[in-house]
Amino acid sequence: MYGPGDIVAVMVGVAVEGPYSYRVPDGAEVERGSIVAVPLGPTLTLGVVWGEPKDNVAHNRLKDIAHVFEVPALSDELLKLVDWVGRYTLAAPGMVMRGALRSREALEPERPITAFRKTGFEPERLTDARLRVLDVVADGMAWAKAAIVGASGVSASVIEGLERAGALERVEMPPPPVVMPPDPDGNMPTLSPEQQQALGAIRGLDPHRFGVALLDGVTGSGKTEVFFEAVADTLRAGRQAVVLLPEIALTHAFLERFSKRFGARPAEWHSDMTPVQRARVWRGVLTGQVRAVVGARSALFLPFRELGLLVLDEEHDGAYKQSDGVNYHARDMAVVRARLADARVLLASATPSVESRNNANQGRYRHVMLSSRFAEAALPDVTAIDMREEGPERDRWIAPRLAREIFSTLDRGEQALLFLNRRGYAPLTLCRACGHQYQCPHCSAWLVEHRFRGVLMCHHCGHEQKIPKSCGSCGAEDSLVPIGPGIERVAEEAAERFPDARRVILSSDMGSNAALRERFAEVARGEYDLVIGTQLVAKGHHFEKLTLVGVIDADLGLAHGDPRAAEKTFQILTQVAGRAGRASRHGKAFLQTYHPAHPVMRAMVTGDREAFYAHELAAREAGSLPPFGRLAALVVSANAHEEAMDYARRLLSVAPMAEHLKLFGPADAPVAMVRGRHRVRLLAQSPKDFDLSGYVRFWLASAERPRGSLKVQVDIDPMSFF
DNA sequence: AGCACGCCGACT
DNA sequence: GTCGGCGTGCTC
Repeated sequence: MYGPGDIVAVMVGVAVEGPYSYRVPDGAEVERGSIVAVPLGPTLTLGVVWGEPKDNVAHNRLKDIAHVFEVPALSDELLKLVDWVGRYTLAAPGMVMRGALRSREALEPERPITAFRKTGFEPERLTDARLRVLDVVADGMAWAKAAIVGASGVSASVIEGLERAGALERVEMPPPPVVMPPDPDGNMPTLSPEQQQALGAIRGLDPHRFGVALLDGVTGSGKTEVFFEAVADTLRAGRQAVVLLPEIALTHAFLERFSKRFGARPAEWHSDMTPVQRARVWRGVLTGQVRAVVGARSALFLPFRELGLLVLDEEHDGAYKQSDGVNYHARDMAVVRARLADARVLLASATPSVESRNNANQGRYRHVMLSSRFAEAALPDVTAIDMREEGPERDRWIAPRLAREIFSTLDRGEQALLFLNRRGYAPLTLCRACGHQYQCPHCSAWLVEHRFRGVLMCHHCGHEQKIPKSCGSCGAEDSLVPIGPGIERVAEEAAERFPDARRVILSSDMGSNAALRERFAEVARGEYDLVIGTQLVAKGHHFEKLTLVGVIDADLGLAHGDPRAAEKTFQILTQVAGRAGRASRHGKAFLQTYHPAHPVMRAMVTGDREAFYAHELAAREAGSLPPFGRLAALVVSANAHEEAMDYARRLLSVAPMAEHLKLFGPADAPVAMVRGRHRVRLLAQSPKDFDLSGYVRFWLASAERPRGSLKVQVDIDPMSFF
């Protein structure tokens, strides 16, 4: 506790290197974790009391804390997490803090809601509208104004008129809770023997100590039911639980399942929420009113004070890595937070990340295999179609064998899915006359034709232009030819070949989240026969009648020099193939590939995922790649290529020597220009037990400051290499 | 991150 | 002669 006159460190939500010192004003009392407003330059900024001041600021520069908010202090564990994430990712801790704080309105006490109750007095003039209002409040309860409007269909002025006439009285009511409390004993499921066993293994982790379990089981093996019981255990123990999902906006079904199990909707946390909703959830988590949250990766930084369990569903998913602002990986930081909070982590996936599999193999994580012969029997038969041997004819993308399978699936009245992880009509457009290739003016990337919208579009910066009638380079008319397939082009071919099938395209640029949710529901109801979709069909949607999956280009993810290419491809192929078939109907998946002998394709065809993990782990170990070594990427960008390259070279020349540390580059980034900025990359590779964050921090501190348009972005544990 | 300060190009 | 572009630096 600190009182008037004490000097305390305050972490402000601003990009500063560490906390600033402030004086505690008269009549105020703060402790570590207290949320305050402090004067910073010309404005007031939110901040958090960090503890003893570390620097020694001259007394004449010290300012008073302007306001102490009447909310519980943030937990010591969250403050340590902020420090940890800042240190690890090389982000300014103030920026990490900013991500953990919300708006000012979340910190003010919630305003009571105004309601109206009947007084029993009957006004002289009783209009039809007034009667309808009085009918609503006839039960004698206090009704919120909006509720009366909704129930009676009259405007608010009628209510005010009745208040003036003395027929209604105004009462203040406490705001309703954000969500009703989840009941751990709500709707107890009947677990299969395998699920019981898995739950038993998870329960073997000491609930009051740090521990991680990897819940590893094929699609349909019932992982969700198992981790729900771990959530229930946590709630019974009086602690809070958070379930992270990679992309929550479309995972409506998950919320329904939660509601069914716990008798109440979970508090949600994602970007689709209004600021008021966010403020209420944030505050509820802090006060302890909210016991369980289902959210996107940023829910990791919610101000839990009694956190007992973190679940990461689909833990392998790349969406857990934040790539703008603070570059953190939610999976890894969840483990850090759990360690700080003496909490447990459950990582769930049908295709665990190689990192997590390695941790399980090494015994750092408890490996809970959820095997279910029932689920495994429902896995689809996977066949590779060798595109060199039996590929489609020119300018067609569906191989004859796959087309035949689609026909017979449609004949049986079942659904088929064509998957291609590429938006738009064609990834490249060129002029037949002069060979000109349409490129983004701001990025080194082809413009992707989006035929439905009639534009050429850059997927890196969003630049769009109308599809030109004549070639912009040589002036030839109608000379543009699309090269290669995108999802729209596959859909066009499907329309030609399967004209009687009811078809739908599911791609992120085919509508709003709400519209897409509706499309998914329609597919689930069997209103379409043929689904043509990108990545977003692969994730967690269950379509009862879907028995055939065709992957147009299974090699798509293997092309780049990304050390995780094989793993990512294996994961997405497994996920999308898993859409085919359920217990009741056997499914088939066909992978169109030019590399049927590739370990990923072999693992898919034989169903031997253990072989894949063994192969991939061996390859990573041989190359000292994660998880057997560490990587850090430094991207230097500038308005001019020379400027970026020169600075990167100078950076390399001042890199401190370290044993076993290897530096690569500088080289143009795979996408050498984005939004008009030229990008050059350096890569540092170190052994596993090396403090790579510390090394890079020291390195950058000893280098000249980037000036002018130069910028250096650091990505520790990079997940993508564009 | 804001925000102000400061030094170089086109205008009332 | 000024308005304003955004590069630079500071905030306890």
